[in-house]
Amino acid sequence: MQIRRATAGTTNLPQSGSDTTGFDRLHPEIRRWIWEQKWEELRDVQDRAISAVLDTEADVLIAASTAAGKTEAAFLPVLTKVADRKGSGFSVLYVSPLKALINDQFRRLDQLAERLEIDTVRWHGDAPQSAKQRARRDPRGVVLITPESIEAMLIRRPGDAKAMLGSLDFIVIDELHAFLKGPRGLHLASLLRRIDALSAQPARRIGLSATIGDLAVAARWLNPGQAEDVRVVESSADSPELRLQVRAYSDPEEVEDADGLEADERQVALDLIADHMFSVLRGANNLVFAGSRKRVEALADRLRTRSEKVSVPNEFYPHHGSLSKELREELEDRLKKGDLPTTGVATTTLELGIDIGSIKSVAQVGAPRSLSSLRQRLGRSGRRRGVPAVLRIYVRERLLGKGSDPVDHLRLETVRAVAAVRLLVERFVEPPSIDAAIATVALHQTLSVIAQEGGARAGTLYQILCSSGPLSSLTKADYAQLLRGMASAEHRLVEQAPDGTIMLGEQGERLTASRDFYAIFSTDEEWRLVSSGRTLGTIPMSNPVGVGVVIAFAGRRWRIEAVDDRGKVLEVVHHRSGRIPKFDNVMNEPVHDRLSAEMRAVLQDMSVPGFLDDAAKEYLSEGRAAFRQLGLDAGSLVPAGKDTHVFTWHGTDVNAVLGFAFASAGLDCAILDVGVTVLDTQPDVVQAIMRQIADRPPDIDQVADFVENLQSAKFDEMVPEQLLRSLWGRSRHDVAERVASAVRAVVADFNDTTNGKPDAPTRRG
DNA sequence: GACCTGCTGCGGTTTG
Repeated sequence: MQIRRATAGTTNLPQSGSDTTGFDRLHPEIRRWIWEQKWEELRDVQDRAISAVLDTEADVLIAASTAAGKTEAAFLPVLTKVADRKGSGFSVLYVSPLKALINDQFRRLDQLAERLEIDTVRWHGDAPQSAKQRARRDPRGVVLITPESIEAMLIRRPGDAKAMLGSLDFIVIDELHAFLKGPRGLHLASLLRRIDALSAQPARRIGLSATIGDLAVAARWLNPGQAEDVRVVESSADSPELRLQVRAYSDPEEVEDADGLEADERQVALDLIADHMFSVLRGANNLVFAGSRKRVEALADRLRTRSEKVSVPNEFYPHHGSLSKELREELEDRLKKGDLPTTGVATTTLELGIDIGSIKSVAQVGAPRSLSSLRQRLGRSGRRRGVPAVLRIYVRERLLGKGSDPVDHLRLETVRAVAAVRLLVERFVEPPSIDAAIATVALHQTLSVIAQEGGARAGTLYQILCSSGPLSSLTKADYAQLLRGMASAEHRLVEQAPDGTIMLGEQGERLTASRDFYAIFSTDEEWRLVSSGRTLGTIPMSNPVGVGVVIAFAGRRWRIEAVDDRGKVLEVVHHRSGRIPKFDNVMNEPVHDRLSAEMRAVLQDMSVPGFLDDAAKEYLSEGRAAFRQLGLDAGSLVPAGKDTHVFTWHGTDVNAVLGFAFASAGLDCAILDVGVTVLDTQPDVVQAIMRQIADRPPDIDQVADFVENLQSAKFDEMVPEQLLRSLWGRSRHDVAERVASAVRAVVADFNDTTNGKPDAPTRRG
């Protein structure tokens, strides 16, 4: 067996010593292990990662698709480096967003590490206690951990934490893209800073990421101080051939619940979609992404029913966050084993890196709203060389009638599907969006540091948490405001000793002592569904429950036999009918500016893509006709009954801020994917107000006064409202600029149109 | 904002 150098792609790394390959430089025991694996060669990313880790002292960012062997790319050189390390304390901290991923990686890593006599320990809530205890007594080697378990380690046993984490050589962060947005990423960034503070020499960081739009953002996350020093190893592998189809279906116009269970007489679009999936997906392994938990249940139920009708074994199983771990693992194992044809119908739960074997095709219901998500899903199919990736997008449009809203005539679902495919081909991916959770994370981490240290001075807290990194957008004045709020009689989270030391207050003690403290996100209370002693999953408390109520869940139908109010348990048995429980949220995933703009380009264009089925072609041409008929090629305002649509062709961020600008002028708005709807207002009034906005763009801090639901993150209710409002405005300065330019573009259209139309509205503000 | 994601230590019980 010979190991050759992989075909070199472009690289931004200095070449190492002339002829030595990455392979030659690995620890002898690792080379032997690679031979035994019968690998023919190291992948390009692996080869380059080896030299980045072994030849430099820099942080390293490895960006490649799911199947490119990123974990090995990081661990082969990292283990080579730490193999002969002596002394106590872990040498490698591997952080993952998922327990399931830790278990996967542990299985892959453990035997290799054992060969090198390197200890490996899983450290998360479901990992065996005994192994953790052993590692606590004698910490060495690699620890695989979640952010929440790091949090617990730091505040429960600060002394042990220093002994365990105070002399790390490497911190490896898996699925780094999952930490680039949202509170959990801010939380982890703060924890890593605090780990650095435990040691004389901060550990080198290695980030493993999916292919993402802006690698500079990931590099900055990895090393906020010197992002330019981060070595970037990006996969140069070509993406596989893509076979693609967009299929369109129509709902009967007045359908009440397009995602409900099958009704007897009338076929809604989802029934027709299920028919098609049933006919093309059986016999192989596939993934179907349905968007919401309700739609997952609706589709899994339809597919199982179809199997029963023609007496064939069911191959379709649901997978989402409310299903029990047991049921989810059954499906994952079935997909991984690959001996029975299986289609997983999922929300986003099957997007991340857990190993599910080879997948023939990917389908999704509803036009994509995010390119990063679409790419991630596509990466699940066609992973073997020479095998094309197969993607089917099923869109639903309404049957139009006399009273239909003009927006429905634009066929925006079909248009968005076409726009998304065009951006996919262009390789566009959304950059991570703004963070709304800085104040919540600062509050949480303040309590955590005080619990860890027993007490701290305000200046020290600010230094530890905010002096650089993602929380540094908080000024000293902001932080003082936060602390004052925490110390207030209302919250009593902290109190100040006479010498100035800040300590936990009564509520702070209570909060940090609870098991619920470790995670930066919260979950609502839910009913647990149990059938014959087996947990099926959970549904929100908001669902009406009672003995005799029949529900559809986990791909089957159930009757509630008993309700345990105290234990929050619903005892259920199989039943033939039922309805799908509510999963609360009704809002949509936000759309990026670029996708909205591309939708307009699709409507203006004349070409008809070959990947559309006949129905989708028809809808596209209807949408284009409506676009011209509504005058959208030259204007932006469309009356709809008592309301007026304003087409900005910008994304959700911009439209939301524009909505608040209208609110500040006293008008109510609904937010669309490509604009806003001003309620109970005629176009001439809207036009006048838009001219005002264009003349004097509203100050974002003034607009912020009209935001109502400012509290969105876990501890926001304990953050002074004034601080939340100020942060909201500050994080949206660039959005405000985009709103101003969108408004100017709309107003320019008025002027063009006005020139040609003598009867145009004359009213001005 | 769709959808996700996480959890200590101790006391009690069961089992070998």
